Amino acid sequence: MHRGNRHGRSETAREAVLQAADDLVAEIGYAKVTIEGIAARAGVAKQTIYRWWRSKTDILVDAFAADSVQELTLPDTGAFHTDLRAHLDELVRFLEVSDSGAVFRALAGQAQHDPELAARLRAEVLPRLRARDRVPFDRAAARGELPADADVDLLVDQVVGPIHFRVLVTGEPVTPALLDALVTGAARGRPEARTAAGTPGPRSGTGVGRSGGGEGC
Amino acid sequence: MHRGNRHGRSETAREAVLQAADDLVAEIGYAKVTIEGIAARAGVAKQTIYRWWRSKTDILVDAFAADSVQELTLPDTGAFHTDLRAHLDELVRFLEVSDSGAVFRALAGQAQHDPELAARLRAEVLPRLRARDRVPFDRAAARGELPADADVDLLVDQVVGPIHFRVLVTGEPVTPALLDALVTGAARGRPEARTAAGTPGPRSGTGVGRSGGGEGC
Amino acid sequence: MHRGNRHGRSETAREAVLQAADDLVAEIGYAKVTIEGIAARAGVAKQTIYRWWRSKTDILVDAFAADSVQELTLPDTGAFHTDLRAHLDELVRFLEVSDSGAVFRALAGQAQHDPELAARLRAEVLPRLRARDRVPFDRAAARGELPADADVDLLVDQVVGPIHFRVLVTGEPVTPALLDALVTGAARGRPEARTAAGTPGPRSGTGVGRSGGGEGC
Amino acid sequence: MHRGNRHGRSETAREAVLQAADDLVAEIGYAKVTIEGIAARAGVAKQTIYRWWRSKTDILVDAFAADSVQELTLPDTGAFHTDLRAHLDELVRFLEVSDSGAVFRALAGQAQHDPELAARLRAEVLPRLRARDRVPFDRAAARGELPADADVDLLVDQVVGPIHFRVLVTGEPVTPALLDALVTGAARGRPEARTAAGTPGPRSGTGVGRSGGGEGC
DNA sequence: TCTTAACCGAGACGGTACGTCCGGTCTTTTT
DNA sequence: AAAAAGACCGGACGTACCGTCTCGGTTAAGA
Repeated sequence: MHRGNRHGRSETAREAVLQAADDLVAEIGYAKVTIEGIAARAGVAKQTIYRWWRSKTDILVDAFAADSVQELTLPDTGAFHTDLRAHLDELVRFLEVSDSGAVFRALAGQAQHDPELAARLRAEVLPRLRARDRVPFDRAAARGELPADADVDLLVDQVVGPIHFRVLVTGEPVTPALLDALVTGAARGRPEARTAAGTPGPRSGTGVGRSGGGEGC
Repeated sequence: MHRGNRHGRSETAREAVLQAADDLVAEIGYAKVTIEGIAARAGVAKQTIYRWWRSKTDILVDAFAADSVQELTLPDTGAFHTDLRAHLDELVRFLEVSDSGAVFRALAGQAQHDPELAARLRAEVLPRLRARDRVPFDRAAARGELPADADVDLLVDQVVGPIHFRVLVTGEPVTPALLDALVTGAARGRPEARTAAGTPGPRSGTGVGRSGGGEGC
Repeated sequence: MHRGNRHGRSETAREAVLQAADDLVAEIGYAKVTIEGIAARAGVAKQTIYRWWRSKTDILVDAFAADSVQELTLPDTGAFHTDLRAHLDELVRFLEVSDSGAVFRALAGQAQHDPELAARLRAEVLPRLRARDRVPFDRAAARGELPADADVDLLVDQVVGPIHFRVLVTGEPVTPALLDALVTGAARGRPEARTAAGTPGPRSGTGVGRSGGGEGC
Repeated sequence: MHRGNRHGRSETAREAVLQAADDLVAEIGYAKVTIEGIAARAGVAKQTIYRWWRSKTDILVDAFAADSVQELTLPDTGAFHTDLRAHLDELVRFLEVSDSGAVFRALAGQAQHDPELAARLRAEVLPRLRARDRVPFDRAAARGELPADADVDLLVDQVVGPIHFRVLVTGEPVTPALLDALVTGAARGRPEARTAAGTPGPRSGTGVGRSGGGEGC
């Protein structure tokens, strides 16, 4: 069951590379990470990297996957409204402040220039995120809180799209006002578009700032 | 009184550089564009580029701004619903198929790795796009089609966010179904989330595929 | 005395350039002197330099000529032996320690790579130096201290050749022992080749070290 | 135990670089030789040159050393007079017409601007040349043709100095008349300064007849 | 037990592009 | 008309990484 060589690849080297890549992205930013730098930091030969990965983004996809193992299950609060809000708080935390969120943003950015990376993200990374995003909706459907013919993926796009838009494009923080509007819009069937002061909907303390300062957009 | 030199910079060189940059992005893709390549294509010395721009993204921001001069005014159809739909069709066309849309996607991607570029985009590029996105809403507010206390920017995020999300992140085409849902959601105060078959709302012929094939995210 | 233009060339600019060139060679060494540097130091436009000189060596030839105006006349000591020795002491001082000697060495060095400069040196600079080198011999001939058919230029080569050789090629200091040998060789018709200890001939205090340290050859 | 890498540098690349450098100096002259040009001609990456050499002169010193491997031994003619003349003929040939002589002249010239190169020449190149120049003198001393206390290095300077002076400084050809004078001067203990026709010493084909000459002092 | 094949570290190699410097030419404005 | 200013094209500089390629050493399956 090994891979055609005598003693297989070195798990030590693999982990050292993924760890080094993660650390370097956090320390110096994606743009300054080089394969030579990863190799040096990991104490590994360049050839060992090229033997198992095709590019630095390839490494980062693996590193991102390794980070995502901690798939914590969302608690079931019993109502669509609160379930969704809890999930969105978690999503914002991931996108804006977590280390793996920084990797995700870097990969999403790089995918704009690299069709191959884009394909790999769509095939391997996004489905997992989408599955999580669907959870509150699927539970709601099971409870009968959604119309039978609701297109859940379409609803998910409408809810998470504005969040990604703010994080990746405008760089504005995702405010509680936006989350309120999204949640009540999905729950009550219409977007909540009054000013924040006029919104008596459920509130949260989320509105966290981006950790790294200006590197969203 | 003058600006330190006697005859200032060469407009010829400036235009040649912006044109060359635009062309090269369209021909070989952002990732393969180099400053040396731009200089060669423009028939300009590298030093001339470095004298006036700091990086290739700096050039592209200028090139994008030059392209955007053709600020076509949106026709006023008389109703929020149709105004918004026309604008979104135009937005999708810009993001998915136009050359300057390709430049925009590249810049948005690069901004994930480059805080300085991100800041410049937020300061110079996005406000212009936002102004256009607001037009249908502002007209509707003037007509009394929106509540007096509506937060237009929040509404804009909810409508254009999912479109950018699909273009930049999932790479899925922006379907008429999504546009229908966004328009009717904004117009009638709730997202339209039934399956496409069950949605008899206003349709359009928009749902064009991305030109370049797989290069979305 | 000017050249047929309205205002003639600026003597101010000419002197500033020559002075700047001289200073820069003394301060940073010939190799690091650039035309841009000379222009900046002289407070002169680059074009002004290119209008009047063809290269930085061209400037230095002029600067060297300007320095050489102080053609001090050699005192006539009444005897070939002492005349020659006094002249050689002066020659060594020029070559090894003077600022204009540094310029001369730089030009002689550059002439190895630049035939045009070599030609100019042979046409304009060397004849003046040769004329000075001949003075002791011509006086001696006039006094009848030399055979009537002596080839003075050949004798000069034999006397100054070893001095230039040490300064330009070996980089060794020109010792009193060498000067003694050259003088007595020329005067008595044979080179003095005994060891320094065994040479009771006329001595001098010349043997100065090179100022700049190791920059001879 | 080993030196940090396992297979060391490429001898192929080293030889290609030295050969290319030699060829280029011969073809286009030292001043026009560039490291990029050498790299291109040698089919080698620039970085490979910078890994092993510090400058183009550093390459040429190596190339000169490689050329000098063909240390042909001087034939022993049995007499100082003829030995020395044969050696000087060889020396003039080297300095004036050989390819490696062109490299030597270029290095000697550059050394006027570059103390580091000057030091390297004095340490590595000149001692080998000096050793060859001493051969006729050392043989003569062994035969008893020179005084026991003769300072051979001083004699060498007196003999080869004028030759280098003509080659490097005045640019005049080294005539048989000069060589005759140097040889007979060294052999008979005095410089031969009469016109060639009046010189009864070893002859060359040159001389133009003038009046006969007597003996000087 | 002894080969031996695949892995590993190290790092030299041919390349490409970087960002800087300077050479020479040009154009504009001032003196 | 010459000078100051400085932008311009060209091209070499020396550096940083790219991705490929030996090397010599190590390790574990299989003879």
